Amino acid sequence: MTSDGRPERGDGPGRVSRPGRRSGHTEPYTLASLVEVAARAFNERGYDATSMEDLSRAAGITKSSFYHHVSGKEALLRAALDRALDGLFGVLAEPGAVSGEPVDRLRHIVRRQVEVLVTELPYVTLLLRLRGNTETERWALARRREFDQTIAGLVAAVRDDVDPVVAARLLSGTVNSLIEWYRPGRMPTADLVEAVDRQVFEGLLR
Amino acid sequence: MTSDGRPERGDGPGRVSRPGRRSGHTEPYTLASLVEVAARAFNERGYDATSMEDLSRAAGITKSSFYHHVSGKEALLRAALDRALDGLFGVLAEPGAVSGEPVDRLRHIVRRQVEVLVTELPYVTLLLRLRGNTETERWALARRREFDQTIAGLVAAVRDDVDPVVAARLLSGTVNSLIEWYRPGRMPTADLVEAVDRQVFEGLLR
DNA sequence: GTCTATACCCGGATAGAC
DNA sequence: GTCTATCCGGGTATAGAC
Repeated sequence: MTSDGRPERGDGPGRVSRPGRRSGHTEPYTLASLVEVAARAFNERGYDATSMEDLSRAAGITKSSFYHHVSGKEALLRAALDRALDGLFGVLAEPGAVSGEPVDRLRHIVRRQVEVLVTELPYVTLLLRLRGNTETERWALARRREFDQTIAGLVAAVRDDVDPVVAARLLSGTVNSLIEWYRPGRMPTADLVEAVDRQVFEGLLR
Repeated sequence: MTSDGRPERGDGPGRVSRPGRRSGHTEPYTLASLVEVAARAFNERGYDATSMEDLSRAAGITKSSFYHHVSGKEALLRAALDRALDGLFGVLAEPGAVSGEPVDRLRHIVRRQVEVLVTELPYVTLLLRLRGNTETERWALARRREFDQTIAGLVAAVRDDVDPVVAARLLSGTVNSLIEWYRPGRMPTADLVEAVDRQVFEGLLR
């Protein structure tokens, strides 16, 4: 996953000029890098509470310069949500998610979903906090519901003695809740995957 | 819980004059009723995206009149958060939560917490979505962390083979996630309590 | 207690020089 | 590509008449 190679900087304020490679042309700001800055800021203070001034300062340029690279605030949101949804739907398309026993497919998705939440944390966090105020947000929420319905279908195939819709929502709630506290580097992703797997499938009692 | 008797209206826009009771004095808007209106609106569109104009219109009066009853937007938020926290901490003070085997205490808290989430849904929802932008928000988040730590302590007493902090967070995530989809009246609270209990303690696999 | 009118500020976005 | 300056709408909050 993480198909396209992206900068992977922390978040430094200064501009980013390419190493050496030819002279005369600097390539300071890619859209992707600005989206990354924006996504982090949106998550920290909330989308509405984050001003374009905040974003431009975080990127190290003025508001006007920032607008030279980005068409507007909502475009940044859309790009971030796109990335999150691509990651999630990518999981559903994986071999382990499309064939096999329902239990195994569900397990595969849950484990891989955790990994995507970790690698795409800022983008998925944004997705999971949407309220649906604008057309862009509603579009993203609709796609997210699609994803959730796939999960619900699998849960229904695994257990028929509980309300599959409710069970699926609690399952998603458990997995998705990690965006509220997990921060990269605090614990190995593998350990996190294991913890979620056990909690979801075995519960708290042995 | 739900100690104080509150109006319990749906949300009607018109003013609320008291039944008969004396003549000459109407008591249109209590703080509590306005907080309820505000909490619902905050949850629908987000705190920052909700204007005082929105709130006053939802209450059926103009913005200026609204200010006659409320000191400001943040005061509304604070009142709502207060109510949510009172509900949650009330659970921790119940007999079933303070004595007995750790497992039983934990189970009691989880089940009662679900009930509080349902009865105080708009207020708790607000609490669980805070970003910590203002002093009020940071105060509420601090109290919420207190609550979570109590849970973590109990989880640690129940299982020592998993990271109790992680397990407690996943547990809270599962329980709290219901604010994202549960709406009063859709299913009996008792069924919801049962579903959460089973998912949390037994997991998806029988 | 409710209204109209308004002060004041801040946010998104644009103009146009360099 | 970056800047300073500015427009303009909308937000919180207040003044003051009724």
